[in-house]
Amino acid sequence: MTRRPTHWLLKSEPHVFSFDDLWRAKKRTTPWDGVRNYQARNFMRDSMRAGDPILYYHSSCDEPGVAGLAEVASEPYPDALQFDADSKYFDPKSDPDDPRWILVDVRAVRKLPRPVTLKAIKAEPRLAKMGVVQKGSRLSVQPVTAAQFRVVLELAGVEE
DNA sequence: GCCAACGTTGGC
DNA sequence: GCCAACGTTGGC
Repeated sequence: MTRRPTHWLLKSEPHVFSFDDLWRAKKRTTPWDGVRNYQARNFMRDSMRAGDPILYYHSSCDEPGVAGLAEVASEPYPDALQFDADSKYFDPKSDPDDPRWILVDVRAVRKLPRPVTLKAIKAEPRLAKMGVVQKGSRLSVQPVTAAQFRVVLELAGVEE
């Protein structure tokens, strides 16, 4: 029996939208819009459910790594930007009756006592199979196992 | 800024 | 359906 993944890692470029930006957002929540990759969309549409825990990962910055904890804050629903002609994420080929791009809301849950850098992840044998350390992995929405999630919390100094 | 790895597009 | 060209990602 295949069970759906329940733990996640989301990438964001901090100079575009950092964990602190999410923390300061209204209700600490934002729609995870602008994802235009089918694999990432499929995870949001088919597997993510409200309450799933998320590692919020900063990429393309001085110190890449997990910057905070978040959670899925809605069920999946269509990304409004795909129908906004003024948005860079406008998709003229998306049919309003059958939207192509589906997202979930994301809510910041807690800051970490210390961030878990990519360097630290690479140095931790128990995280050798995490997506972010696989060569060429560019997926911005990806599952992590519950065990990997726990190890990251441990490295972050989170007491359970 | 470089560049390898990857995804998407479009001609055929 | 193939695959070259192109655009993007993301660590370094």
